[in-house]
Amino acid sequence: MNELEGQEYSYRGATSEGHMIPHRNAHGSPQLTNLVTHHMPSAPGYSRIDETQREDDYATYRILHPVACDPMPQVTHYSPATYSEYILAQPSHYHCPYNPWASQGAFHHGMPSAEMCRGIPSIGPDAYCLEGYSMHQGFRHGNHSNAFLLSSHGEENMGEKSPAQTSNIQQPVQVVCDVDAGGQLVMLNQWSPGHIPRSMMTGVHSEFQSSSAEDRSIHVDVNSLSTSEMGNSEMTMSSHNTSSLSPGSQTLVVEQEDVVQPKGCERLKWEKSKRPCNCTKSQCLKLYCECFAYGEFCNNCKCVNCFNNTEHDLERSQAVKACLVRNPGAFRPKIGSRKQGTVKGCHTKGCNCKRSGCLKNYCECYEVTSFTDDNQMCPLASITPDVVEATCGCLLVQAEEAEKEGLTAPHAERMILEEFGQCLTQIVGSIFKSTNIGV
DNA sequence: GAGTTTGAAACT
DNA sequence: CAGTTTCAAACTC
Repeated sequence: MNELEGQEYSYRGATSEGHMIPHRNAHGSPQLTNLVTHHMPSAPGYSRIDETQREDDYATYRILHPVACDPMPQVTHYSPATYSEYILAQPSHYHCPYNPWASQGAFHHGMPSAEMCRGIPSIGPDAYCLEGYSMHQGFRHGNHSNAFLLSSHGEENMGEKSPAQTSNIQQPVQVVCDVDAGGQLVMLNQWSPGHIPRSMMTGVHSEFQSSSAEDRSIHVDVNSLSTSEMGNSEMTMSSHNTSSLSPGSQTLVVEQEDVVQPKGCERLKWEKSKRPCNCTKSQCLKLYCECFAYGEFCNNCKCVNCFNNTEHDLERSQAVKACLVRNPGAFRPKIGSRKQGTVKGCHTKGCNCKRSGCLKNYCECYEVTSFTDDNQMCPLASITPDVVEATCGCLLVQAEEAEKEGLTAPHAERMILEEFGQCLTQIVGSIFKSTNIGV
């Protein structure tokens, strides 16, 4: 039994900052877990003792099953980190594959999680960022925020640690997840910019307001999926870091809802039609600025007196905050794709067109319609509810077979994951076929 | 390219 | 919350 088992922590949370405060441990020195989940019942090993947020903003967590080396790494296993690791952790860049608000695509380790949270417009203000060393509440003192941030810290920053910990903690890994807002995940420092899975890219500005499920993500350990099963370059990148990631941390998370919904069309539209802004008075720090609204830095724009760049991080951060104060959903996509299996965007807000009759590009609804028509079919539209249902059925069959055969849990999981890999291969193949991608 | 129109964002 | 102003993109000439 790990000495951390049963350890209780409190979360001292202000609006933008917070820390995990261990009540005590066997050696009198605080130790911190690197995973705390909030409203995440599917994360074994940790439980929040007091599910309701208390008035003093403390929440207590208990580590139930600290990590042991698992021959079958799972996403739900995370290794503990010592307090000294926290103290010794030096600022380092965490690459964020597609977070538009990360400066030059990177977070600083020392960056408050709330800042990271704020920096991820699509996650929005409803998100909580939780991390083992410091857990920061998001923007709202609500009870429904289900985003969390997982982290394990780099070996290079480690101080004292047990051999078991050494074997588990190898490389910084952070994940920001907004389960509440649709299961969006941001994985930090998982891959180099050239190794970003397309499946994640497409969900950057996806619609997530319709989400209400607490945890609809399918967690897939890419270690368990062979390259051949992945079958395409988007996936093979996962093996890129196989040797450097801790067990359980190298995880490809496939969001069930993402699979269902053809998300990202608005984002694709933006990227496709990306053009320099011409802002002159807003300093590109208002939502008038498309770059800003999409969480992009101005790049090669024709704007004047632009503050939407890395040199003005502070101003930009304040502007983002101001926007979120005015409208917590300010950075959420205006166009979503709620209708499963369809391509047409769903205007989550609704336009207020009067004179244009929604027939000019002034109207965002019209813009999206034009975009989708021009681009024929969003690849993810191939993933219909039927496909998802069929996939889930296959996985259930595998689970049942494993149960019948009396296989161990790791073995059963492997079977299911292998099946999932095969399903993904078929789905991707189908998408390629239907969209002529790569043909 | 300048001027006008338009609707979203911001402000009061 | 409604009305007004500001803003930048879309549009017209």
